[in-house]
Amino acid sequence: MESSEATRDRLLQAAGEEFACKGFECARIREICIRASANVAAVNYHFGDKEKLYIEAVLEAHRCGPGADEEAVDPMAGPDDQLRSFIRHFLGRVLAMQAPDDWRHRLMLREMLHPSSASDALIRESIRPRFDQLKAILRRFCPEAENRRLNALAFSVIGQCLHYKMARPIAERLIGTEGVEALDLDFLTDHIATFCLAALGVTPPFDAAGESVPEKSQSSAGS
Amino acid sequence: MESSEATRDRLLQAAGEEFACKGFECARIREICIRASANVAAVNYHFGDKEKLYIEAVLEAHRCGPGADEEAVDPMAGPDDQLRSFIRHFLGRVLAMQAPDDWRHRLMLREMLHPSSASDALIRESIRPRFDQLKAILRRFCPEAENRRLNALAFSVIGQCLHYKMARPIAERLIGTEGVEALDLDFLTDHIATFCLAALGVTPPFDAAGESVPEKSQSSAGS
DNA sequence: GGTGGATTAAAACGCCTGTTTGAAACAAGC
DNA sequence: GCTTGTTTCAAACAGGCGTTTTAATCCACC
Repeated sequence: MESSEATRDRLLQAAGEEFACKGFECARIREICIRASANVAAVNYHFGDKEKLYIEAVLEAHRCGPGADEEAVDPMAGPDDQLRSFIRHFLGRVLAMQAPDDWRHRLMLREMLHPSSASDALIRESIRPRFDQLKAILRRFCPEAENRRLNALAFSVIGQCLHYKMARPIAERLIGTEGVEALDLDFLTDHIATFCLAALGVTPPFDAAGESVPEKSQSSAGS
Repeated sequence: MESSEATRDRLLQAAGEEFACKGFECARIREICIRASANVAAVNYHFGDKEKLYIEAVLEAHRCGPGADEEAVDPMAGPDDQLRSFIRHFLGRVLAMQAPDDWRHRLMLREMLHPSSASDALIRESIRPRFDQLKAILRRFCPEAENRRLNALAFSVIGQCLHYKMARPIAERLIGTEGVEALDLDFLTDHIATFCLAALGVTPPFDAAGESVPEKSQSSAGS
């Protein structure tokens, strides 16, 4: 009875990795079973068919996904610190998706781009809470803004972060591998946070040197 | 001899549409041939195999793609007008990708996300010129900025625009179909342009109402 | 040791895929 | 009218796919 659960778990793990990097259509059941050291009939026995296995893999992915970093944003902090913190955690997850062991987030991202029947729970329990959290943070900057504006602001934040995951292959060809690697978590967090906070009038905008210097020391600058 | 070119063209068109909306792996040769009213053997006769057909379709897509809107950005205009113009045209193309007849841009986007052997010419002749154009515009705002900052700024602009294409399915589930439709070309162009220009210190930032009002009329505004 | 349900294993089943075949249809030159 | 080269067509091919079948194996319980 233990061993049955064991192969079921191994199948779930292998399926998650395979689905995450190849998608539902291109993932092969035989490959999943080889990874899991299981027989092809095992997926039918434990899950029924390929689609039910996929759904279980997505649910498993989002089961371990959320939670910890929900409280990463200090509710007592100021709105600018909250936004910075949100961007850092979101971007950290996005950049970490490159890691081969992080199939859960890659699978979730895949579900976001091509929602299937498995994405209802995903949206309800994982994506929407974060989206509402971001909107709540932005609401503190624009308490009187219409909802449409708040949606657009949220998408501006998310879009900038996700772009570094989506466009990585093309970015490497555009600015080179070393150019992409120069855009690490610390730099990008600061860049995007400053970009957004400047757009919201909290932080001074980028100057001619591409820096955002605090107001106080901007009285008389030579050169 | 004319009819041969005719079925070749029909195959190219049908293949473009099919590859654009299903990808290389999931597109079916038989479906392409049905669309093109051609026999399955025709693709082998005219192109050799599926991959060569795909490459030809990508090249065909980018052949008609670029050109006209390169000059859409007035070189004599101010940098803020140039950026606004760039965003409007880029966003216009992104949003127009939903249209079923615009398989060329969808196919190019697919190549951007998963570069194949067909994407060299695409990057060289279509993507890099636009990327350099955007960086040149941004350079006018930050003439002394390091290259890394300029890359990040460019990605901030592009990322915001592309997000509305990538995340449309999930956006519809988050804010509803009417919520997405409220984010039309005019609103988004103005939103993203204002967002970026405010971050660059050109335009006043979003205020509490989520608006970016010109400085002059911001002296005494009640409620 | 035998029994019965749960789990695994090998092989086969249709089905669909991209590709190829060999013949038919067509147009042009002489 | 025949040949020549090009283009189309229906049919078949080999291979991979998800799934199913059937038998073997395991393991707790009596």
